[in-house]
Amino acid sequence: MCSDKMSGRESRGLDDPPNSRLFILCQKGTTEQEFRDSFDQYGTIEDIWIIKDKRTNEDRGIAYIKFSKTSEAMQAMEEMNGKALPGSTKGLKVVVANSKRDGSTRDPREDERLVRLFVIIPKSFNEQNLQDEFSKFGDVENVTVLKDRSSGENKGFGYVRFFRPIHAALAYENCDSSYRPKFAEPQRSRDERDEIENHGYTGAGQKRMYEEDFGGFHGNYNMDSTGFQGFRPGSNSGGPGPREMLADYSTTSSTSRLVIQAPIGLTQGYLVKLFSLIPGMEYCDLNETTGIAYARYSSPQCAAYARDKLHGFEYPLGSALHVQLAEDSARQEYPMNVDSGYASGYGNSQFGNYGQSSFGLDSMDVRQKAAMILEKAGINPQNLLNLSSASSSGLGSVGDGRKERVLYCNVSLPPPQPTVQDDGKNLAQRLFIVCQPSGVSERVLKDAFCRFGNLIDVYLLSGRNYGYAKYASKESAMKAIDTLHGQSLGGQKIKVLEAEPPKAHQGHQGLQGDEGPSKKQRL
DNA sequence: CGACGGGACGC
DNA sequence: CGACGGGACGC
Repeated sequence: MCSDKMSGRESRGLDDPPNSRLFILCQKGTTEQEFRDSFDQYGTIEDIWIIKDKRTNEDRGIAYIKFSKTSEAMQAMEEMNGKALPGSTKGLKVVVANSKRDGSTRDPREDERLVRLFVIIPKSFNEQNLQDEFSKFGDVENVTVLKDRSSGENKGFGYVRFFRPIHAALAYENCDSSYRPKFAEPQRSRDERDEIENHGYTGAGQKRMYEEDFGGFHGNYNMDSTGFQGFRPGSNSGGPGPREMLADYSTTSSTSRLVIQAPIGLTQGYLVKLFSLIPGMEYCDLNETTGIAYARYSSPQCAAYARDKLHGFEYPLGSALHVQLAEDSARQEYPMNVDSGYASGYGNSQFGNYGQSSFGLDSMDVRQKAAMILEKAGINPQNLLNLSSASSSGLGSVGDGRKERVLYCNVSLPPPQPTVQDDGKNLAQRLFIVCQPSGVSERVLKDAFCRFGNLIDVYLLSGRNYGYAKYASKESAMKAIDTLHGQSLGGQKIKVLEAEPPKAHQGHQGLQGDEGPSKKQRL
């Protein structure tokens, strides 16, 4: 966001590639040639600069050496730090130079920045796969595969920590480009994250929860600036005040976390809006594949209050939020088996009847506000879910008894089927999907396309109305075309065609190694 | 022991 | 017409 590239004023080479410039403390009077004689064995030196006092021209015993590659700089640093140049008695101090923008502040996490990579990985990877892939570059201290908290599904990226900077640099330069390696920002402490929240700014360029995709309904909404902007966790943004909560919920629970089962079609952004109605919300994360979300409040009282106000909230019509207090040691109380391998596993009738009759008048207040937020955002449940066509032909099973009506589609679909793991070798058919006029949420897509069996993955390109479905069986893919082409999903007309072969050789090819391009890879 | 110059004529 | 993704660690 604020990189050298965008300032236009600073040269773009100083920290490109990352960590390729060294900062050196040395004996005063050391010449550029003396540095060159000792450092050029490690690689291509692009620049040597010896600092002198601007006024007195006095040597300050400081130098910068810029290498063309990160690994060259790391090798030089590891070998030259602490060593004395020929004819000198003073040991050099050799560290990675800060960017000009960061100035001279010494970062205690400096070493952390040199040994840890952030990488994009296949969904099929586990920790062992990741470690095996990167151990070829050096000794790996540990790896992390990020997973969805509720489903345990690999989120598609991870961290690799090496013992030595040189090994991290070699991995950065030589790993397959599909890993898109970056040197990881050191993880922030809880206090630092809170500080960022309060100031609404992050120097690391990370998106804040409240700024994330509010377009989950993909075109059928208008960004709402009335109901949400300016909200901060813990503030009183229209919900009942903290006093009321403390009065009513002082002794009711011991957990601050909630487990939420959201109806299909409801996205992260809107769920955050809804649960932000209750003061004290700290986070609210939805897995749009499973519909399971976790929220945390600043106190058990707030959490209990949120549960009572939003449990059973019915919007759009025909589906309801299911909200429970999360007991950390009580996974069996979750509303469904979150470890199942099903992309969906439920349709439109998984909820009991959480009618509003069982709630008091004060709970109506929050619900009305919640409904207003969604309405002001331009959500049209009729359009989204095709309720009119669904209800006119009757919900529930039809015809042969194998197919069922779902709220988001205009035709009956087979029941959900398990998806299959992407092992990099099982791709049998790719489909090209176009949604018109705009996109459809990933959750709706997965729920629809998994119903023909053997679905590996389905996605739209980010910000686009087209994408791909990958099947491990050609027959399943053809059934998807037969049933879904020309139909309507989430209010959008969709085209489903056999995909052309990919333009470029790209992306992860799995773990099969060196057997060369196969027929399947060209699908 | 601790921090930022000079050069560039290239889309 | 519409053709090749993904991105940050929380309990």
